[in-house]
Amino acid sequence: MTLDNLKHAQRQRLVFLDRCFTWRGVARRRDLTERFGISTAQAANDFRTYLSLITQNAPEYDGHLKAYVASPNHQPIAASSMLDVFGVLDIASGDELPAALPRAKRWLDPRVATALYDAISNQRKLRIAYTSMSSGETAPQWVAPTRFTFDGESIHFRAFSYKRGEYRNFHPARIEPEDNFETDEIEMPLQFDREWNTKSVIWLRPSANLTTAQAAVVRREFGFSGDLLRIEIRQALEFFFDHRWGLTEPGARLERVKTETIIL
Amino acid sequence: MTLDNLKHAQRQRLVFLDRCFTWRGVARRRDLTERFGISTAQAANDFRTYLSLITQNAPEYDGHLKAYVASPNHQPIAASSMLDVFGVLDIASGDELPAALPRAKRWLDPRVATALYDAISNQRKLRIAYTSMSSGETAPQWVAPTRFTFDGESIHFRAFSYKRGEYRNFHPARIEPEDNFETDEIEMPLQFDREWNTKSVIWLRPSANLTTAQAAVVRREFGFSGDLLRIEIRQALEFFFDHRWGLTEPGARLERVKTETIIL
DNA sequence: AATATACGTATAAAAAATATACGGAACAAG
DNA sequence: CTTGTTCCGTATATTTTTTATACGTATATT
Repeated sequence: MTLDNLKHAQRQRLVFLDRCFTWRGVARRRDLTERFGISTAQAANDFRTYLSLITQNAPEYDGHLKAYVASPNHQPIAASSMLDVFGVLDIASGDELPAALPRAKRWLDPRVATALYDAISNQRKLRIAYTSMSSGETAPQWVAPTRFTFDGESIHFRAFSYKRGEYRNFHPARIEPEDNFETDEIEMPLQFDREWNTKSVIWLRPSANLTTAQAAVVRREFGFSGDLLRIEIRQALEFFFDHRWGLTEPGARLERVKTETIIL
Repeated sequence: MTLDNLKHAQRQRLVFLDRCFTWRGVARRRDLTERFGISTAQAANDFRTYLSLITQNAPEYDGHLKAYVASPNHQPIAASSMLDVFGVLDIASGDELPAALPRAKRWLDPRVATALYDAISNQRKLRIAYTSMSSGETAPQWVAPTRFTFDGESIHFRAFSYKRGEYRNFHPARIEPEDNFETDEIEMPLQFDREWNTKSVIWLRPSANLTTAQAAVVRREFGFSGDLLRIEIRQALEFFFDHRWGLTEPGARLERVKTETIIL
């Protein structure tokens, strides 16, 4: 049996258990009952199921600690983002000021999102009142949106611009939400989006101005042991990459070595 | 009845429904059956439960679209991060290159996390082999860790440093994970962490070099309508703030106006 | 010794979910 | 027009999951 064979609810509980073992080193029935509001009998059942998934280095119950303790050679069975990890490690009570920095809250107007989702789903073109950041002017234009994209903080969308005759990335926040969002059929097939269908392979290394010891720390922090870190993205998103990975900042830890492109 | 009264599994399904209505403008039974692997009868039951939570502007079934359509004045009943929103809007099939930029993958060694979690939970001091970024040297030192923190990308920890005689922020990635992590009792009560227990109230505005129209777009993008955007964080995390919010970058959209501090 | 807090197991009952069936609505194809 | 397909809701019997309760063991504390 694997995680995939489990029902969604139990799978989540077992993933949480796995994360407790991986990042805390211990887990108790109480962790499940408090987190998911389940009974202790069900929590016991979940531990039994979790242990049945583990073939090597299984956690063992320690009567002194009154907890299941992970093996020193524990291998996680589920991936974790840093947000997941922090969610397991943070010990806050709910009402105090958080130990996490708030993200810059980005606003996406549901009216804009809905109009774009509808146009994408039904493959129609859309008339938007769009504010250009360079000129500061808001003007109507027709676009054929093809896909939402996400740079890690903001949602953008990829669209064919009838004004420019090419594919562009657009910011939904620059669309006037009070507009009436006229739509129409796309009469002729859109041209091929070459940038979207091209993979950029980016090679990064610790910045050249770092010492050997500092570079080793950067490698450890970004989890790579060789000389280079390899990242694959769609070429259409490359514009956002340097900013999102902090490569243009003063004191950047990583720098780009080279970029290759591959047609998908 | 509210969301809080529901079991965890159903609550998640109803939150997902709410997000479909908010961001897509439509929802179908299929959205639930495909996302959560439940039966259509259960999905029908979830729609019924969701509609029972909505007192005004309820979605209505549109036989033409064969979908439930959100009211133009729909009000969400659950909050969404941009990641949640993108998860609802993205239409990718699983095997293709994602439409989202990958995050810089940060590595946290589970051995380090476990040692820190144990020290924090049991209020003990810990000996760590720590690499200083400025000197590049790795040296052992004793710290009393008090809390994990998260800047939005990396996990850090707050600790009293016996070497410096004050509280500092530390990076777990700079700890040598092969160390044996000696621990000991904290003999005397630690001094009060003033920075941790102080709130910084930061006021931001669109950068002064933007035009009025550009500033309006920035306001819309960050979701504030007045002159200033107010952010509250722990003073201990203020060091990370400018970087995380991109205030030091060339072309930054926001700038800091003033900062106030409040003892908690 | 008694108590508190952790564990597992067992059982009856309740809740949630599934499998199956039926009828209705809307649309497309023949 | 009829038929088929895809969506909906509802109903019912059944299955699965979960809870409530009870009991016993282990460990630490009072």
